[in-house]
Amino acid sequence: MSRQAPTLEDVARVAGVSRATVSRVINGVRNVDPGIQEVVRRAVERTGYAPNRAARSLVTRRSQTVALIVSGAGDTPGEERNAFTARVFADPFFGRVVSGVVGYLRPRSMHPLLMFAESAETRSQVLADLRQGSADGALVVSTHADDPLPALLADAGVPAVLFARPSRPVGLSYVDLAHREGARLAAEHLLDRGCRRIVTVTGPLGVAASQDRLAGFRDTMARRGHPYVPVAEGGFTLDSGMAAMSGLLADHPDLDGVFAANDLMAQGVCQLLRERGRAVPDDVAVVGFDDSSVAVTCRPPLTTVRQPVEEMAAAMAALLDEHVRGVRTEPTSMVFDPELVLRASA
Amino acid sequence: MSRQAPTLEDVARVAGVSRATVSRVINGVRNVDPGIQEVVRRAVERTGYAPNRAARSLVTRRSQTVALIVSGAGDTPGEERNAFTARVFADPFFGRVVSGVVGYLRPRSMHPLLMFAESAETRSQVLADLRQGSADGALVVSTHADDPLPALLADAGVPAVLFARPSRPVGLSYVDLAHREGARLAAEHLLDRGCRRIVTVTGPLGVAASQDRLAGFRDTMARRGHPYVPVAEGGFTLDSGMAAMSGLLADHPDLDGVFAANDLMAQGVCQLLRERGRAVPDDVAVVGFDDSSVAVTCRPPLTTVRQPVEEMAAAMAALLDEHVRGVRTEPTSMVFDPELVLRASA
DNA sequence: ACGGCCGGGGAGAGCGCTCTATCCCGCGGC
DNA sequence: GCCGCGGGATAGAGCGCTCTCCCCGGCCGT
Repeated sequence: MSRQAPTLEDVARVAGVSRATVSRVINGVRNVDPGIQEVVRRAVERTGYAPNRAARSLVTRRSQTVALIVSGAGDTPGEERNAFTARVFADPFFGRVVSGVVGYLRPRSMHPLLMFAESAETRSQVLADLRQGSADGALVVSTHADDPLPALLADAGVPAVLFARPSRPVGLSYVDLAHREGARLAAEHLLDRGCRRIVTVTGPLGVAASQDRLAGFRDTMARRGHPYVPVAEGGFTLDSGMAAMSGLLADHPDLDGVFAANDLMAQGVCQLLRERGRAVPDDVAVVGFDDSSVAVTCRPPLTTVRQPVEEMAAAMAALLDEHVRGVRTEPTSMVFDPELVLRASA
Repeated sequence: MSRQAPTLEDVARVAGVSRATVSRVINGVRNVDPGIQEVVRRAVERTGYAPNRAARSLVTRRSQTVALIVSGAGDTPGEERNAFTARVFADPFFGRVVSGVVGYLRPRSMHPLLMFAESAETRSQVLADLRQGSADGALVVSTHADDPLPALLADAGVPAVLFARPSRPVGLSYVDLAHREGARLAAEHLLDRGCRRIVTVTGPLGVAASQDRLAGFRDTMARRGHPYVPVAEGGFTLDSGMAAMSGLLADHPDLDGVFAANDLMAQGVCQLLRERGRAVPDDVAVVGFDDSSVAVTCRPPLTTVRQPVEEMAAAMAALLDEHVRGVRTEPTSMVFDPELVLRASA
């Protein structure tokens, strides 16, 4: 950075070999005489050589970078970037995604390029950047079901992998959770512990995951003799959880069990119940979903359905890598199993 | 991505001009005949041309990318990446940094490359990546005072800007907050509202910001006739806030005001006080620091010292940009003013 | 009327790397 | 003793872009 950085040519001169040989040693390709290898390695050391990424990218057509895109529907009119990013990061979920992705990328000396696509304008920006080769592919986390980005990426031929199954089929791989199964675990736990007047706070029903959790919950409840479950829709935020709970409590003052579709809302549910003088779990049992950090910090700590987000994110990165390398050409899917984590709230 | 992407040459052929002219039109450099500009623009449209980033980087020696590095001290033995990233993202603070940085970068069609440097090994990895030109410069957010990364970056000649003044001087620009001033606002508010037995929960004292907040708080208290303020050290987490408060309450059962060095700890303080049967703010007034999202979701909502993190982060990016472009060569500093935000807790 | 100047366009030399084609040299087979 | 062979190294052609130099032609001043 300071003075002129050494190039392959410089190293070759110092080592007394050709540029090509140095390149081969560095990339560990083909047979090179061990003696020469050593000489080259020493020359690299002495010159402080670091390969130029741009030059390498130019010829290999790989940037060793993947875009990590957080994508909204673009139908939240007037929501600004600040509000959007604030909302995204307020949920501990996204941090776990980053953690998992980085876990896969780093050993391969790759890095995630952070992008936000919450409006039509930023969406085409992102698309343009990708077509320029800023990244070899994209990992997409949508916050809305009808996110147009996946289809756009597929059309543009950009390798991409999604977190969660898209609402409309699109030729891209995705990882997902067996949401119905998770909801079943929650329902059975509440029933098994003796709850009889059980309600649920769902996520935004525009999101497929919310629908699946609701469906799974209803199925299990019905199978166990509870044909009608009171439902209130939330927005995956703490406030929305409180609001939903407030409504449910008004209509069903005798409720004794709640399934909230994520931990943040479960926390809201707990707060509201306490404000209304109900003890958790003694008066009302509460089960959350995700097993995020708030599940631990919440009072009481939440019994919740664990979603292995880090593993899922790592799998997403691995899948993308396969697509980029051309090892895998057809889209596929990986569905992970949830797990019930018992704590104090139910 | 699918078939061969069009190059400048292709566009030039379609437009019937030379490669150089197309380049000039695209980069808006020098005067080009308006008629020809139009022809070129149409050719770009028709061919669906997108400039190749690697090729451009190779010659301009700019990647249009900046590294956003979250850096630990490396002296948290055995802490794994997952734990580290989880801790980082658990604090809403980091999300605000990202938001501010993206706010500056995006209009310039740049993106942040996310990196973590929590150990010696990952630190040298990051350094190597930077020397390869993966990014034009680095934005560093340290979680520890004695983070060695800034010095390493300075030595390597990598343009970098820090969030917060480093503990030892190093030739890098930084943005920071007038922490003492913020603490003064908190102290005065508690005193003005009539609190007389005031205590404080500090951040980890290895962090300069924590020290400054404590010093500022003590100064103001002393100036107003309170020579000794009970202090407990926390770790900027909710749990540590609860633990610290528990200790303070045992030693000073008659306390009536608390200044917590960040909102997460203030939330912990509120939770503990409630568990111990103290009403906030009637029995005990609580003031936080940051004005992060938890300040709003906390019950009661927190009166807190606002830190304009987004603005600071944007300024950090702007400063780095100046350094990279060579507009600014000498390191500088920008110190922002805090502001008291009144809510229910005090 | 002529030379200089200037706006607008083109030719071509790289940027630092990878990779194919090629070459060199020692060795075994006939 | 000659040919073929193959491991091990080199030469050199790009990858797609930017940018410096140069050229051309019209307009001004004298």
